[in-house]
Amino acid sequence: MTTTPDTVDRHIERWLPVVPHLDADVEGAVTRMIKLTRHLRAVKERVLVDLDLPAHEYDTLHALAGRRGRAAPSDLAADLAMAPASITARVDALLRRGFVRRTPSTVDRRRVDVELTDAGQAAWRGAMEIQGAEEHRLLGTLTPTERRHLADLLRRVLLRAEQPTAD
Amino acid sequence: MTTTPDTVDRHIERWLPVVPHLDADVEGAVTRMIKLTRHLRAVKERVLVDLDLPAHEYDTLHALAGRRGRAAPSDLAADLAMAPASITARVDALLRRGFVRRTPSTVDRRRVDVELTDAGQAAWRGAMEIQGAEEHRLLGTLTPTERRHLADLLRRVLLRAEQPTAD
DNA sequence: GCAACATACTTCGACGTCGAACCTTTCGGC
DNA sequence: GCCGAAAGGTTCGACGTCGAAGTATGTTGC
Repeated sequence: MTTTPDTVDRHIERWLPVVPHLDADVEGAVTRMIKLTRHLRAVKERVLVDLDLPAHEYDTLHALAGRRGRAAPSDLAADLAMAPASITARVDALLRRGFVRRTPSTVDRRRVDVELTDAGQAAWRGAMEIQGAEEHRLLGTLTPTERRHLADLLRRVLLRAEQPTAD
Repeated sequence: MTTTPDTVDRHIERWLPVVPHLDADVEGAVTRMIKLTRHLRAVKERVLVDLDLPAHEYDTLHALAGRRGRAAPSDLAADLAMAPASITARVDALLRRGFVRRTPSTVDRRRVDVELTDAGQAAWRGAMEIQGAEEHRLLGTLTPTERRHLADLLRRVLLRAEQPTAD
């Protein structure tokens, strides 16, 4: 069974003469993950264009929806893995579009509550429907068992990344 | 064999009530790839700090080295998957550090040749040595057979992404 | 030959992100 | 209660990226 080579196979082939001690499987797995995430992001961006919803706005709505429509900026920063300072502008933009409400918390007056409006909820859900299609198209080449296997292998790798890192 | 759950398992668990029709393996595989690439990038950045070499400068040197130390800006843009306009500033920075030479091509005067200097070569190679360590640490949890298996599964998925996309 | 188009790169303006500094509110020790 | 430290957000300035426009050179059709 000769598997057809992909661009990463060519990539590795091109690099071998320059870096002889190169593990094709390690380099291959990592490079493919990078390319796949980039591809998925690009497709998402292209799809969302039609809905006039920049990817980063969608992501923010998504994070908010994941908190049942109500969260503090710092929660969003954590969920989106970005600096808290960046959240302000994102919420500002969503505010201008009426997708979100910003209300100072009454119990802790340092806090701010960001809340999904009905319009925001609708915009998110509409984009959601379309959004996952490409992921399923790509992973659809694998059988359900293989998908499970892939997810399991990745879990073990990610676990090592998330380990308290006895370093 | 109860596998220990990772943060993505919790992520999916948290999302299931909001989006009931959610494939745990598809979502799990994709989310783990995203998290892993982000992790690797973050680690790389932290490592390169000691060498006083921003990640994007390292990437540029790396791409250049992959072309045997000599390439046109448009080649670099293609290899790095970024806009050609962005290359100018990157080369400018490398120029200031003496890692690179920029010489107008004599055969086609629109063209410009970017060439790795000895200092650039050395800086790249030094960073190279350290750079791949984290990738091997993470993938090292898997057996060689499993690594091969992972790389193969990802190849098949990537092939679908790279397909001329009969769309 | 020359006009029209294509190519290679750069400049420009806008945008998203970040770390550091800042302000306000809350918490802890005493 | 009070004072210093910590926590939640925002503002600010710097930076990297991008698309569009600009400049210069090459190429093609006639």
